[in-house]
Amino acid sequence: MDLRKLKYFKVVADEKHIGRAAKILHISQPPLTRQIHQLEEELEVKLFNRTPKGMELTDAGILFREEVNNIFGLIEQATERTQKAGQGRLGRLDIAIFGSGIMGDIPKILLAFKERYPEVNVVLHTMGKGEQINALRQKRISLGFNRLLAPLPDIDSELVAIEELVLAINTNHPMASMPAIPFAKISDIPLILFPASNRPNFIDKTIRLCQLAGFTPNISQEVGDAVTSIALVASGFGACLIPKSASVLTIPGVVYKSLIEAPDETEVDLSCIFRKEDASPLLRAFLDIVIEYRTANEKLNR
Amino acid sequence: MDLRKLKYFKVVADEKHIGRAAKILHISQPPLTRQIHQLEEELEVKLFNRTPKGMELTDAGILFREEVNNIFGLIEQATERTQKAGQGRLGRLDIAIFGSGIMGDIPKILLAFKERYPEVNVVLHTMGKGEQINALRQKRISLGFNRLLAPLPDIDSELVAIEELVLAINTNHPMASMPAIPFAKISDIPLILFPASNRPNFIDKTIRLCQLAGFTPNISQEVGDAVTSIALVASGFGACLIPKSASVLTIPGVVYKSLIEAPDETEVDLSCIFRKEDASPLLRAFLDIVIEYRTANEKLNR
DNA sequence: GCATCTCAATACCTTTAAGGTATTGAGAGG
DNA sequence: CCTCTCAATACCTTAAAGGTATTGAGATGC
Repeated sequence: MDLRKLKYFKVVADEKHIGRAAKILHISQPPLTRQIHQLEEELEVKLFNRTPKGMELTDAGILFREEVNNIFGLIEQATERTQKAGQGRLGRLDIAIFGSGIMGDIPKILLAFKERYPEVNVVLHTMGKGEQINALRQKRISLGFNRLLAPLPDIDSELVAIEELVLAINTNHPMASMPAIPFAKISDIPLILFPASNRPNFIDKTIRLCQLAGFTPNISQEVGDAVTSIALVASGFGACLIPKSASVLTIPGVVYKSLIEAPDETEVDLSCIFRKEDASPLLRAFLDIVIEYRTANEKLNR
Repeated sequence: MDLRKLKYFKVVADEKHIGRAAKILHISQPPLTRQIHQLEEELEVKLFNRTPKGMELTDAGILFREEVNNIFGLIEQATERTQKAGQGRLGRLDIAIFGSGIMGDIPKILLAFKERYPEVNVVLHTMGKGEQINALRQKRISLGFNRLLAPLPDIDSELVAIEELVLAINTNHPMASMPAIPFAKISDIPLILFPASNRPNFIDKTIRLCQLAGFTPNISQEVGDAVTSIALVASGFGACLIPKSASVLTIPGVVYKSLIEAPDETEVDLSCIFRKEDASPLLRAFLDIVIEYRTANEKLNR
């Protein structure tokens, strides 16, 4: 079977005339005659009745014409869908996020991506840092959002945003009435830190910042995630440092305060990681959105 | 586009190796390399990643492979149907069934149809709900059997049967000795539900029934199909609800129990779907058989 | 770190089959 | 019976698929 023959058959069926069909197809009449004969031989079916006025479809030919139209429709659809997939406009993208990352920048990026590539099915998985790297290597995900990354030979990363840190503090604490809190004052307050795993982590970062400011933090509790941490602040365990985006979480008993007179780098990065050699257009399209988002944000902040 | 290229693509995709594929196709390696390149050029899409170990499909390539299989399926169907038509006995009906549907009513209907139209070649395909609708629209099938359908503008449906639900339970479970089980008792047992996709599905239905009965089900596991589900019951994961027809599956370790004191609608429909505008006499003949079957059954139950 | 091995890719020639020109054959109509 | 209008046949040309030999690139082993 050969698509050329099917195309020729279609035109002859429409024109009911080999000569005219040949003209439409920009070939001469004899080869077209031959192709039609070959098609009939191959199918072992007479598709046309030859009359002195031209060609007329048989019953089988009428059926075959419909089927041929279906075939061409499917081929067209296949090429279009494949081209879309090749440009990253169709398919499935598995992305890992971490617990508190679901607030702030990540949903904005996901929305921007979904708007531009509505036919891409984005599947979200919640994973810690180590798990993300495993999942990337096993190709279970194509991209992971994370913070405080250490470089790896097979994993690339792209910065998404840099967020300043704010202090979550109990409303009954004396400092809760201050408009902003000098960083050094933190030395007086018991701190709740998170997460307890996946080094280098936000705990290491906090400890380093305190040392830069000239004191050792008073660590009250280590917990697994930002939400637990804030819940403990509400019940009076102490205060905690969190990225500003997480401060959309409002709980009775907790207020968020900006920090002043803070060391440089009193901020935390949000990045995304992906396999260095992953050339999937879907991933690259996503990274383009991430970069756009970051540059738009940088301009805004200047 | 050229079917030769598609055929070659399929073999290379299967073998992940141009040399081996060339051998299978009884041609030498260089022309095959060229054909694959031409295909990629024509589609303007990279279909393979070249690795030192061979060829690996890209995401777009994976999609294209499926589409190509659909195309060949349609071509096969077209030639067969045309040949039959040429011999004056038009007759191939492509029908989709779902995993567990192969038990119960469907084979009875198929038998009834084959008895009345012995010359018609019925070809069965196993597909999920979404896939069936795709295949109907692409005219790769003429009819699909399914459950729990949502209405669609271009697809009509016809009810086949309504089946009561029974509980599959491990023989070691205390309730296994009861003659029948009150529905509310299900709240105590971990449930295995299926299928995990194709909403609205049987899982949604089960959850709704439990809510009607005044409790939230204790979901132990979601699986893809009824057979897996029953296998898990056998190994002690919990119990599951299945349509009565599937209870012909007997496995050591599983017994089936009727439910008493159950909410209304503790039953599930079996329907068939088809293109609204499909006037093919073959399809209409099949639907006639379906309707006859249903009315005969209804009388029987009265 | 060099040799080797295993792939796909390239270069160049051969063969197959599609396409073209000229002509014939067959049925219908005047 | 001539002619007109088609498709069919005969025979040549050309485009493109297939083949052989070789190269190039990335891994693997000593």
